[in-house]
Amino acid sequence: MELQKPRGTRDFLPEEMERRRHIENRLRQVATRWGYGEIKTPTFEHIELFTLKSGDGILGEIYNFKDKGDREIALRPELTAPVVRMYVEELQRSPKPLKFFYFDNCFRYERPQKGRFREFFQFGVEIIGSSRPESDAEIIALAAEMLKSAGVKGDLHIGHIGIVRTLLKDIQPEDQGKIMRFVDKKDDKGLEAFLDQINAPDDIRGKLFRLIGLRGENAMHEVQELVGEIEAFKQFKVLLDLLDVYDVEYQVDLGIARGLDYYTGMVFEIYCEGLGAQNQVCGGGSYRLAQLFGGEDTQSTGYAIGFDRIMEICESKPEVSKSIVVVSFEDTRKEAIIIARKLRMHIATYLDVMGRKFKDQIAYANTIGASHVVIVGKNELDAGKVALKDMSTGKQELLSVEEVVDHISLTPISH
RNA sequence: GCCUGGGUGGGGUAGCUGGUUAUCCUAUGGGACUGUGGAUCCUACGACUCGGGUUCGAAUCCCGACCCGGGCCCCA
Repeated sequence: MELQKPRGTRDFLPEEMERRRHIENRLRQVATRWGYGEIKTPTFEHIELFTLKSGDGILGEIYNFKDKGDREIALRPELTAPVVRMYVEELQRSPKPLKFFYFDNCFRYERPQKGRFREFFQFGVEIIGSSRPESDAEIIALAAEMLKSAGVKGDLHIGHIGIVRTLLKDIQPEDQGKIMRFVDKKDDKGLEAFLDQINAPDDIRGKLFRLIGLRGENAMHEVQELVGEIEAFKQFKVLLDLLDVYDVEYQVDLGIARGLDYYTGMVFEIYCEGLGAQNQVCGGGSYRLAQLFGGEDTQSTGYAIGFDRIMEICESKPEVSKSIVVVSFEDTRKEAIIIARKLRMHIATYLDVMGRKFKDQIAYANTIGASHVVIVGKNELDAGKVALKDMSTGKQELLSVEEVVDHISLTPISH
């Protein structure tokens, strides 16, 4: 094999593309019905956009290069930063909230694995201009709705960074960030060692460990005991109430931290079975990034769905669609083209381009699984008609082109 | 970056205790059948991932690279 695709990339054949489009359209439809508008940002951006957001640590996982004008360019590794950049650059004075969705490819230089590629696809949603519990709830409910529409069942875990941060308010901000990273990794030992190192008060330390271990039903009571009626707690409670109204199933999980500093409030992740180590299909939360990119401080909430991962586990298949093969003879090829043109206004229509004989054209119709064959022969044309043959029953009748269209659109597919 | 399993025509495989021309199935093109499909037969096409080593001789044994799968790290 002389040439092959770069590592971690994929070719999608028609059958696979049909499945992908089918799911993509469902997600699109949900987003549209919830009032979100589709946007598209460039495939590449200035590299600072991503280092500003995520730190220099991500450089090792980014596809970057210098262009001919000596600019440092990066293929986007995710889409939240570009969306916020777009907002700061041209939409700061637009009516709030802004509600966007996107579906695009992203690039990361990582070791490929199940559910992990170097070029992968994200379907994401952002609300810009609000991070009230109402928008947080809408975002989570929308995420749940999207996965449902794709036929994917997942476990939704919701946490709140604001609550954990309030507990740590007497600790240096940089140290807080480090603590959150240990929490995100669920690295209790590392966290303990770090708390020793910065001489964290015993009382904070004990509360922190209890807090990040909280899960499920009684978690909220214990949170209240640990931190009291603080603002973040009240907001979180409103959010959870609203989610009940949305009829969304969730689990409180204060151990979710999502590592990065710009997450400020609610954070959530959705996990699925059957994906091996890459079991997270969706992640998001409320954040503040606009200021970092030179805009006014703005609250936002959003998430991204790992499209390739849901494709891996979703069962849903597009319906088999009807198709026609127009079969002709040496002396009726031109008439066949004219008839095919008419049929193509209504249904997928194939025409022989291999110079095949009559019989082989029908055999071809059979191998591609066409539901019908339209026979254009001299006998039929003399009567001003064509013959429509149903490939599954083998039955054949003489019809005009218009009748063929009617006939096919009215008949369900037989198997 | 680390650990681990694996790479034989387009797909699926046999061979892999080294030894003629690498097996079989399937798919694809052409033909036998000149206006009716799935069958049959003929025919064509087509592979040992790459590089090095051991050997008289390597698909087979050894080493490295590349790629794929699984796990770790990471996961914005």
